[in-house]
Amino acid sequence: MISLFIQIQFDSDTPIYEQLKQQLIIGMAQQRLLPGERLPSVRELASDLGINMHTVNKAYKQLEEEGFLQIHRQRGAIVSPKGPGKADEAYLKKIEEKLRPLIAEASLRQVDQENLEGIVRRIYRELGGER
Amino acid sequence: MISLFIQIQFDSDTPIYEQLKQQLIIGMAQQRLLPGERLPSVRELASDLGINMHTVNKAYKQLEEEGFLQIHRQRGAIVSPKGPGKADEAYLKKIEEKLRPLIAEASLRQVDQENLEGIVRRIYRELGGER
Amino acid sequence: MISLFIQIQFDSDTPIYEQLKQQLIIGMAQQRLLPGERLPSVRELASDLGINMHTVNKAYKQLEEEGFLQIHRQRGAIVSPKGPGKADEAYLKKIEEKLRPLIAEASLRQVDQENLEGIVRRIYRELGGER
Amino acid sequence: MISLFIQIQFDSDTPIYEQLKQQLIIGMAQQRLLPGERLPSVRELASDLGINMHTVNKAYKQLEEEGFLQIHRQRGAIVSPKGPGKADEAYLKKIEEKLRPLIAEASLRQVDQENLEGIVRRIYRELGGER
DNA sequence: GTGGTCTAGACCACA
DNA sequence: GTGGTCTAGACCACG
Repeated sequence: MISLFIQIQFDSDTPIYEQLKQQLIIGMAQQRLLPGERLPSVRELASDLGINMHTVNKAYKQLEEEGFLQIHRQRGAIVSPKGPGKADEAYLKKIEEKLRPLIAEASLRQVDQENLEGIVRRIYRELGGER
Repeated sequence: MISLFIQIQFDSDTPIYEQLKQQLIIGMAQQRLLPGERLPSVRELASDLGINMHTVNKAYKQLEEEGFLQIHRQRGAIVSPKGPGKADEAYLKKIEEKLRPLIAEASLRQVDQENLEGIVRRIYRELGGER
Repeated sequence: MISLFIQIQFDSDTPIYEQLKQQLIIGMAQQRLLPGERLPSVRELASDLGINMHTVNKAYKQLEEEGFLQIHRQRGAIVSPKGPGKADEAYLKKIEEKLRPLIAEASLRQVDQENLEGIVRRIYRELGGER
Repeated sequence: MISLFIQIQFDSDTPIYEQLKQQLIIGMAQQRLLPGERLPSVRELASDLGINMHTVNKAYKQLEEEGFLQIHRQRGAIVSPKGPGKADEAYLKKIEEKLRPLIAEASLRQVDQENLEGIVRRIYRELGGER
């Protein structure tokens, strides 16, 4: 049951479809969702999570666009066997642009490089450790 | 001239007020903006950047709420002399929640922990090196 | 009035959003729609064409994704000043895959290469000639 | 073995029955399938390609309607000895309607008339050259 | 006033 | 039974 580990925060300012995308990606990184594995149908997952079909559909479509999923008209969605593309220059640039303001604020709040790397290490460990 | 180092991307999907907040915070981290320093008036900055006054106002207001600025009726906005609060548990939690999906995607794209820490280190260096 | 030259066939088996995409692209090729030009808002065009806002939105979003448009939250959609990317190998491959079955049928129906090239020339001329 | 040259892409967004139709037509254009030649039974082709019988049946039925095949209760399907009808005005109109959006996009992507005619020529040559 | 998001419900093509 | 498409109507963020 995939919906067991997905938690939507309805009061968040992160859109529901975005939360869903993030948690599916986290599930893949944790290998709770394996390449080739079938995901619930849009209607099924929507019903399990108490959200609308179209919201799930939007998340699935975007994940397909980004190479994480394959969507087949009849068989539904499966985790892409090949995974998303390997990081390229553009992706690394994008990730840096996301990190910069986050780190700027952290450093003003006296979180130094060692602290932050500790957090990063913990997340990497946690992602690898759920299998 | 503060507006010299602020660059708004009008075609970004990050709201302008959010870009402005981020760049002001980056400016503080780089110590281009020093504690106690006076910021341009809402009207002036808006005009320099070619954006709406309301947008600058919103950014200033939120930065004040978060402890980065102080706004006085007469003197305008100044960089908070004490800086924002030191990171507490809630803040560290929040930062971790932001990092998790980002790192999950990165790891699926074969960016390993060393790569990512390299990027983090580079950003810390860059923030410290502009003074 | 952009909607003057757009004609939706409601009984077609080509989806409405796809017809809309195609006609907007044709409009750009004919230079009826110029780089930087503002398109009608999704609600306005939807109302003009007698279709739903979301259908127009889907067409706009996909055209943005493909580099034909830029969408700004407040200013609406404009024709991308730089245009879509120049044809690359992948695009030429795709176009060939679309042409092959079409040409196979045509040749069985005794449309020879000269006939077909005549049609192609006519379309090129027509696209260039509406300015 | 007809199924030797038919390749179904299960992850395509072109329906399987449509892919099948197209490849059979291409086979006829290449004269791999000759007028009067008997096609595999629905059951046999479905099994060879690993697809549903209904899907093959749909493709055969539509090809019959369009004049490419004849279906006899006993003998099964044969390639129409007379071929499909010669192109008439309506058909030429239809082909033009299919080409226009394709060419419009190509021209925006800086594929000029010569480039495109080169592709058309190549496909004609390839269709004629497989006999 | 603009697009972004979400919900609801419907019909259809596909296999 | 699956996703694809379309409609309708609503609230919100943004500037």
